[in-house]
Amino acid sequence: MASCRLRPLLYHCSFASKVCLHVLLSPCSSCSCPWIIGHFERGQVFAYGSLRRCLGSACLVLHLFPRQIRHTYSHPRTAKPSTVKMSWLDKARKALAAGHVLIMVGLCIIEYEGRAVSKLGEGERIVIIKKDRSILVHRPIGHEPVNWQPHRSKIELIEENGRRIIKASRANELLKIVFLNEPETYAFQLSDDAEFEMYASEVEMKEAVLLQPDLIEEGFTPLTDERKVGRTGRVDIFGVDRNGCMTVVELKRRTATTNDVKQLQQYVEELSREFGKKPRAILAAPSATKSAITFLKTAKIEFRCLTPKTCSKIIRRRNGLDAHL
Amino acid sequence: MASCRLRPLLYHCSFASKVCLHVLLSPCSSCSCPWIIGHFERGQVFAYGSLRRCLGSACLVLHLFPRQIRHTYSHPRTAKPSTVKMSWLDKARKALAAGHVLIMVGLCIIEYEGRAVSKLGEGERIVIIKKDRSILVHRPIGHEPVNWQPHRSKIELIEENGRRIIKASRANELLKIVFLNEPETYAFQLSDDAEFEMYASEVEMKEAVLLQPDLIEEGFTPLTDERKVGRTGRVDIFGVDRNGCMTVVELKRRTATTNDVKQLQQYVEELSREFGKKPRAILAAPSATKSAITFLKTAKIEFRCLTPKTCSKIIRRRNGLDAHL
DNA sequence: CGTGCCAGGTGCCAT
DNA sequence: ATGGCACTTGGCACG
Repeated sequence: MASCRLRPLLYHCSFASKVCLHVLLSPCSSCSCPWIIGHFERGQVFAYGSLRRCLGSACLVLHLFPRQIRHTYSHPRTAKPSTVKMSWLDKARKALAAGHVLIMVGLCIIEYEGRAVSKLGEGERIVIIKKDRSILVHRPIGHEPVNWQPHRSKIELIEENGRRIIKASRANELLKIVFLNEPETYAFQLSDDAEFEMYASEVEMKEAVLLQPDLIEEGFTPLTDERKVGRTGRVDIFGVDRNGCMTVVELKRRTATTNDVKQLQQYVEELSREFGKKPRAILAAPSATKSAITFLKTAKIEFRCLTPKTCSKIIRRRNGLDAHL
Repeated sequence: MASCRLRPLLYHCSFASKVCLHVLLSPCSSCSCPWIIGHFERGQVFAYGSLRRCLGSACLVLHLFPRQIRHTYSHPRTAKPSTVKMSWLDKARKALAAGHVLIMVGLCIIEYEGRAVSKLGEGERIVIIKKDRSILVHRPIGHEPVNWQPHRSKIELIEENGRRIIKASRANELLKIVFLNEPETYAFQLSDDAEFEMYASEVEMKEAVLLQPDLIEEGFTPLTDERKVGRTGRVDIFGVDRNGCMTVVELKRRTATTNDVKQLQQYVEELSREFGKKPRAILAAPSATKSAITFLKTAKIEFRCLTPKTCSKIIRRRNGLDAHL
């Protein structure tokens, strides 16, 4: 732990530079701005957040912690300096400012007003505020949040007549959570840089067809993917069949519906106008609803059974082959 | 706290009967089945879960807690009997069986295989298992879960070579979370019976138009709502205009797109075939995209600006009036 | 149960 | 910013 005078060099802080050491900066006692997160690099301290506001007083106490050891958690409130009893407001603000993820559990009422309006009376819920200032309200049942606000919303924490209030707002959208008692509050410094890999998506289906066009039909040759049709809309794959006939392919990773068929039919009509000749149209999907099948017949659109998993396997087999060669 | 011998009357447990008092049942020490939840009624104990497995040994220790006082939280691990040090597995299983909401935070890897396949390497995440056995995995950023499983999935908790594993499965869908260390684990008994009220939805828009049809046009008279068109599809409101001309109205609570126009156009064509006469078509929405507007013109479909909020206000004003009369 | 369609849809990527 | 579209879409309502 060290104590130092922070000089205006703090103005040189760069939001783009990589954080190599997390630093919690507590303002001098006469200043009310929250703790902020910064980093330490080549002997200089770079800080983010609202530090400029307290540069007037200039004297800050600086506590240096090495970046928290992975896999161990400690609540900021139990972290130093915990000798001072902090209010919920201070704890929560500090945690947010430090980029921690906040979890609060307690009795609350919730109001939302934005594109729609919603109200939710007294009940016990879980509220999560993430580092990116997205916020979630979860009831004890149901896998979807009952209310939420996406990232970069403005988070305000208020304490008023014993009620802890969270306001999360962005353009024309306001979410207000009023805790009737002090909620159980936890903060976590979470580090998660792993890449999320998703297979068997529609993108992979397209990749597989481009790699191995006979998934659609013997002799099919893709020319472009994502060809625009008309002013709006686009087909997934545009190509020619073994006879050189223009062929459009629409891919669906799920059961095809009448709507999918109608949309493809629209594209066929627009392309007919554009080329003066009707293209072949193939809908490739794992299955189709009954009514979709009847529509396929009347619209003279062909169907090819193709599952996302098959496509995914082909991609991965190919990748394995590439790696092996 | 009481200790008792449970006789085979436990076989009479009914899954339908209402829980009036939560009872935590710990098995005799020789039995490995998890704690289970039951209820106490007219002097008899009814139990759910896997109790039958341990009826052979028959001797159980019964701890009675009154249902937790609202607004106060205590982690089950700190609740009696905490004199016995419990493993993560026991704590988590007990909490789940008792219908608590479990929150776990820790370093984990995640695999999902079902309709799609996903993998997520090492990282620190928040895992929530709710009473309805829905499960969520949240990364420190992004307001949507990275992985999930809806309610009524089968939750398995496993401890294996120091790794805590959660498997959440339902038909053809498996989510596997492997904690590389013991995660921070919290359990909450949450009570939330409030009704979620949502205003300014498309349903309210329709109600408002039915109540006050001149929102669409002076002299418009709705005949039915949700009329079927063709074998599939339906228009929101079907009626006649001041001249008795058949008129269909499509409502959108958000900016109308070309697709919306095309769909309405489809309905017009099908209704034309059905009636041998072209109906008027009106798209009512708060706004429309540029290309939607050009499509509206070519398709000779009319546009009426109507916002969900306006409709909501009308409904609420009307309701207020009704209450007043 | 299948089918259709709304959702405060959300998110991604294109122009 | 606007627009088009996929999504482990989820969810409800209706035949």
